[in-house]
Formats: sequence, structure tokens, C-alpha cells
Amino acid sequence: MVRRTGRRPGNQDTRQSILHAARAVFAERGYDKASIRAIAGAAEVDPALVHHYFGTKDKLFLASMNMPIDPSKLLPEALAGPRESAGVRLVGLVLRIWDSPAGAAALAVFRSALSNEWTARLMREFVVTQVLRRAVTELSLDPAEAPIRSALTATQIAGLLFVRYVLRIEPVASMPAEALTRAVGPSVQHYLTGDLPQL
Amino acid sequence: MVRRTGRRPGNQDTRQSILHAARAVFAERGYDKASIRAIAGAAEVDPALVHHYFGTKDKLFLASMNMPIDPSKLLPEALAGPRESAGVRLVGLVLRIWDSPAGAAALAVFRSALSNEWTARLMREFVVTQVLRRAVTELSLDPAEAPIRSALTATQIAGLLFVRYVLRIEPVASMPAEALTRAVGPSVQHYLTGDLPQL
DNA sequence: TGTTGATTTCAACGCTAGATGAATTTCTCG
DNA sequence: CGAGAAATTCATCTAGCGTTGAAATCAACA
Repeated sequence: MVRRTGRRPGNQDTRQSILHAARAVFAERGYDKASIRAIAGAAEVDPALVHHYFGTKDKLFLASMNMPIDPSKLLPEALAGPRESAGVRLVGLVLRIWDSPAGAAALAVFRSALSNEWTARLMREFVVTQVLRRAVTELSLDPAEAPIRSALTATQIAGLLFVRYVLRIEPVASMPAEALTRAVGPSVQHYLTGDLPQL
Repeated sequence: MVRRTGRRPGNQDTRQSILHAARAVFAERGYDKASIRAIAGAAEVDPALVHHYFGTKDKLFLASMNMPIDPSKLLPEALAGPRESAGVRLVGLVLRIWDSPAGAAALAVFRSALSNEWTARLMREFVVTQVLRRAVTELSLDPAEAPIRSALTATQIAGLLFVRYVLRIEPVASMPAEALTRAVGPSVQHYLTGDLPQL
């Protein structure tokens, strides 16, 4: 048994404070404009401490995005049930996530995806492998049509998030999630299981 | 007639080169990551010259976005015709603009809209006052329903642009515009003139 | 108490950014 | 030509960034 002397790990509140501050600042400003100094300031901590705990800014970003949402648990839950209402349930799930406190992390990735190339790649891979591909198998779509159906679905959902949370165009910005779900769900439903025009 | 002595204005090539370079770099990198130095480099010009002609970076951005597209001429053209196919024509117009060389300027605003707050406001005001409001009157929508209809339309179109030109998710990224128009047009049409669920 | 090692701070490096003002070149006209 | 104004360049300022390494602080153990 290795008897370690010296100060025991103790105060890891600060590590958590930094993570919380990082999520908030990344969500508000996006990856590039969120400075380590600003995050440290929000956590009332010295900037160097951030590096001491997380190394680089990249790693901090990944660490702060890591915990929040697990689509492998949420998606099947939303997609299970009648195929005819999967679109509505999917939109509802997305809005519920984004409106929740955990949605800050998702918004951070979204905001960062335009200004920064590697966060865009991060988001693209996440969307494609964790969301779309999963939805495809869950709904047992025709493999030939699956890519186009999921990409079209992505257009409607991405646009919804863009207008509601980034551009904040009214009345979409402050509508209750339920009403928005009823309005947008059918379009998604159509992309998932409706007739496709000849391409 | 005022006869000014000294060197006549002459070489305005450089001013134009700077504008061209600015549009290209802004479109590729977005407002924040497009540096004056990079723009000057692309125009093969000293960075200070850019300031000499345009003052600040803000003004350069506005100047380079100024000429390209005039929605007051294009929109009526696209919206005129049967109401039942206005959605398809609108999507077709948008894709034609973005695929054209002039679309670089539009893409610049779009890319910049997430990373920078005042460019987002710029885009929001442009979209609301120049596009949506115009479309509303052109289609003579019910004033009570107009805001929600145009905002929903914005979600679908913004998402389409986001997935096709920013995230570049296949197959939407490289589909011919016509096929995409056929796939997405009906959704837009539904938002413009279809039945709205109770809100 | 004094050693130890984790926690936290301090000061600084190297870099890039937008912006400025003086200096220099280049052209046109009297 | 040479004066004068525009076009263009040069050196530089200030500010912020991520990052680093050494120093200081602190709590638990021997």
C-alpha cells in the first residue's frame, strides 16, 4: 500500500465551478470568443488554474460538453411508438433538451459550429453518427432513402434551433415548445416517412 | 466648375480589389476570423491602405455587403404567380442566389451571424424587414397569421442553408438545386398557406 | 513541527488583432 | 520643372489571446 503524504485532494469544488462557468460562457459566446480569462473570471479563479486542471482550451471545451446529454438513451425513447407521430416526438425532444439547463452545452456546440472548423466537424460527426444514424435504424427506414431523409430532417431541425435560439426571431423565439412542436412536427414527419419527390 | 489641382482620382482598381477580396474572405471565414491583414494580403495591398479607404472593419464589411443582391427586385418576381406554388419558387430563388457567385456575400452574413452579435442583428433586421415583410404583403397573408407563418418559413430556409452550405451534410450538400427545391418547397408552401394547428 | 504534495497565484512570453500617423512614392497640373 | 494632392507603405501602439513555469499558499500526515 502506497502511503501518500501531503495534502489530500480536497477542494474539487473549483474544478466543478470552472466546468459550469465554461459551459455558460461557451454557450453564450461560442468557442472562439469565449476566452479562458473570461471563463476564469466567471468562476472567480485565476486563468492559470484552468490550464492546470484542463490543459488546453480544446480539452476544456470537450470536458465541459461531455456529460450533459446522452442521445443513445433519449432517442429510442422518443422514437419508439407509432411511426406516424415520430416527427412530432422528435421535435418535442429537441426543444425539451434545448430549453433545459443542459441545453446550454448543446447551444455552445451549435454557436461554435459556424466560427470554428473543428467544432463544426465535431457537431457534424455527432449529428450524423449519434442522431441521424440512430434514428434511421430506429425507424427502420429504407437504406436507399435513409441519407436523404435524415439530411432533410436535419435542415428543418437545425433551422428551428437557429431561428429560435440564435436569431431569436419572433414569435418562434418565445413560443411555448408545445405549440412549436405542433407547427413544425408534421414537416419533420413528412421528411421521415412521407412521399419523396423524384430526385 | 471646380478645377481641382493635384493628382486626379485615377486608380480605383485597388479600391475594387479590396472590396472583392473582402467579400471572398468574409464569406470564407466569417466576420470575426476575417482579418484586415488577410484581406489586404488577398488584394495584394498594405493593410493600412484598407483603413485608408474604408476606415474601420465594420465599415468595410458593410461596404462589401452593400451591392450584391436586391431582394426588392427578386422577391416579387419569385412570389408572383399562383399562391399554391409560391413556396417552391421561393426555395428555388434562395438556392439560385446562394449557388451564384453573388451568394458569397450572403454566405458571409450568414457565417458571421453566429459569431458576432451585431452581424446577427444586421441579418435579423434584413431578413425581417426586407424579406419576410415583403413576402407577407406580396402573398397578402392574414395579418394575424403573418408573423408566425413567416417565422416558420424562416426556420425551414435557414436550416436548408445551414445544412447545405455550412455543415455540408450529404446528400443535401451536393444535390442539384432543382431536386432540393422539389423536396423542401412543399414544406415552405405549407408554412405560407397551409393549415396552422391551434397555437 | 516540519515535510510533502496538491492547490492557487503571479508575472511574463509570443503571437495576432485593429488601428494610427508620419513618411514616402506616384501622378497631374500650372 | 516643381508644387501639391492623392495613393501607398512603414513602423508602431494598444489590447487581448492561449500558454507556461516558477513561486507562494495551504492542508494533511509523520
